[in-house]
Amino acid sequence: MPTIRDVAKLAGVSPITVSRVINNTSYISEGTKKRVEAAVRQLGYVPNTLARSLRSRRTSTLALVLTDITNPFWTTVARGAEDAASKAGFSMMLGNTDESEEKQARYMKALLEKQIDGILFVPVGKTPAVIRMLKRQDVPVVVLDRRITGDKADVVRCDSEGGAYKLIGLLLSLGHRRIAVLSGPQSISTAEDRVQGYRRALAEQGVTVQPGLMQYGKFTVESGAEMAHQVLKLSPRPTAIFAGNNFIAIGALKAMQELHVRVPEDVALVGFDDLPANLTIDPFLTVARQPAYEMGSRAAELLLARLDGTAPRGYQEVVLPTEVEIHHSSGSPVSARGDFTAKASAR
Amino acid sequence: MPTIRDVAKLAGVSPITVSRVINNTSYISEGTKKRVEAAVRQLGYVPNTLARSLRSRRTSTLALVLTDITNPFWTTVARGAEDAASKAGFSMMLGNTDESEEKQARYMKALLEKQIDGILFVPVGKTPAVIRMLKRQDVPVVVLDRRITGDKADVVRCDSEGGAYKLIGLLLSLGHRRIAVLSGPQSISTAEDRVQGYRRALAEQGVTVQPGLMQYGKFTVESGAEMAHQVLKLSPRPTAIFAGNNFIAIGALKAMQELHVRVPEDVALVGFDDLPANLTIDPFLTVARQPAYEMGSRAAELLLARLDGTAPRGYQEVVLPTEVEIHHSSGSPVSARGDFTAKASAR
DNA sequence: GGATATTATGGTAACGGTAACATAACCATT
DNA sequence: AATGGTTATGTTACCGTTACCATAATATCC
Repeated sequence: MPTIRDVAKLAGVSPITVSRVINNTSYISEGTKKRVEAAVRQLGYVPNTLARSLRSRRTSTLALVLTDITNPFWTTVARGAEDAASKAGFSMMLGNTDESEEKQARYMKALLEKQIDGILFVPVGKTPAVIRMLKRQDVPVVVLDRRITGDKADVVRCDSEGGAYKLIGLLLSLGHRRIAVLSGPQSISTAEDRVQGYRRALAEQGVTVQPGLMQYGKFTVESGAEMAHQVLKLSPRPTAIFAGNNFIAIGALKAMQELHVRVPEDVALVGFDDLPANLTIDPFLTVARQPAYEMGSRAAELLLARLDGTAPRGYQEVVLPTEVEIHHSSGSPVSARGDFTAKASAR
Repeated sequence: MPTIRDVAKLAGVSPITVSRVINNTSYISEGTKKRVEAAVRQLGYVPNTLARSLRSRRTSTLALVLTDITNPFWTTVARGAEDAASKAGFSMMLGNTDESEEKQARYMKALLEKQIDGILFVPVGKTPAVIRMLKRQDVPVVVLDRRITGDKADVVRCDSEGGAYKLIGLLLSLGHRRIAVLSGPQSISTAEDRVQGYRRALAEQGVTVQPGLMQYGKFTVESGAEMAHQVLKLSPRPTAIFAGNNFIAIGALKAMQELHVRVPEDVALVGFDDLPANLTIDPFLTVARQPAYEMGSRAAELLLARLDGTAPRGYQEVVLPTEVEIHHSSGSPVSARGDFTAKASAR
């Protein structure tokens, strides 16, 4: 492997001159520039980032630590962050925590050792000690998707409370009064916020919240199916279900299929986070859609701005709006479709 | 940021001794070990990988360069590779080429500069000049998913030809004779192999291949829809369609929905690569399923074996089997369902 | 009781870049 | 003619580790 010194020798200049040509810093005459470039080509010289970063104390690398890249929502967030980083000449390292504090700690340590310039992350738990640790190590952080308590930090997230409020508002306007909610873990702020939006919408219409209609589980298909089974056992049965994320919605749909409960004729269904358009044959689910790609890119941009000092002083909290997309699964007004239901159960 | 010297000073030993404690190499007495560990904790010392790698000439980092992490097939491959690498104490860098040679070249350069120890990659084009470049730079490579011509290299891929052969065999056994194929680009070996399997199955049954039934496009939803429109315009219309990958299948389904062509009553559909179970409400599509996770992990393991010299000499070619999974979309035998079709269109 | 391992620790240099500082020729002002 | 900015290049040292070589005390062997 040729080094910068080999190139310098061949071009008849000093190593620092080669460095200047490569990085396009400082003044270089046309002649030397050409000679150096020729030498670089001739030797197939590739600069060594390790040496460069060690000396300059910057790696031009960000990290993205999230819960599970297998969820298309996170895949999209990652793509947004990666594109923004890439545009600024930064590369990106990726890690999955699977909501485990231990995995999160392991990744953080590995990333610090790699001297990454900044971290985007989806914290496990509400008051992450990691935040304080990163601050001590002087690594800029942007928290993604979730509110945190305790320490302050830059946050980029979506309006979960508002999205849920709008979704439940839609169900209420269609005549539903017994609406079940299948939530994620109480320890995750997005899950909590969605429940909060649900409560606010019901309260405003004077509908009493029934504890039995509120299920807390995990953001997985299995958990979604299980929670759906729970609420569909109740009598009177809920007339609508609000699923706390895309996986829970899929689980609920599977459960309803098993129980021969038709959506939306028997029970209406609304969810959070659709699957991306290129994974869906036809958009069936009524959802509050979060701008995943934008969340990733905005977070990366904020982090980059912190790094070059152009970000406003004081911690920023960016809250992106959630949009309700109405499709078939939320159904028509309850009164209008009484007939259908009757006909169907008469069979 | 404390360095190894600060730790050494505090513990009253030489830097080398600290290094040995951290990396658990060579002999260390219990006493010094304890003192060093205490000093590490007290200072919050984090080793600097840049310096370590610069000196030791190993980064313990692999790279995975693939076409698009947004496709769940690749997400799963990535997860398999990442898990295997992680188990061996390696981390992983990720890049998307979007089938662009230019992006591929950019990533390769960036990765070489980062001194990664090895590359797993899905080459763009059939005779990638990149392979030769990497060999010159002495970076071990494992090619994923695709055959290459020209240079030799380790390859881990799935049996596309065999999977297609089995799928078409199924359609033939159900009585189909006019089977359209919606393929990916001819420049990608997997697309070519699937067409080859199609040809072999037809040839063995003495069915003539009709050029009009063979469409070449891209591995995208849009392209799949467009190709489906093309073949559904033909008269006589094909009775079955073979989609070259999951995105093409989704595109075809969208097109058929638009044209009110029912699957499988009017036209049967089979595909390659299903969507993962947790993204599907009910498995509808009959597919040849490739073991994506295993492909990723096997490739990473082979690369790691190359790195520590335990891999067998000579280039390896690992070909994983594809399994056909029969669901509703392939339908029942053509003769038997004539009735259904008649009844349905009588409505 | 001298030879050979085993255990435990350290000094020095080097990995391959660039930051910091220095030098000098050239041109334009004042 | 002295001053100051612009252009162009070089010297030296250092970033934070670990490879390599060396030293020495203690244990083990024949």
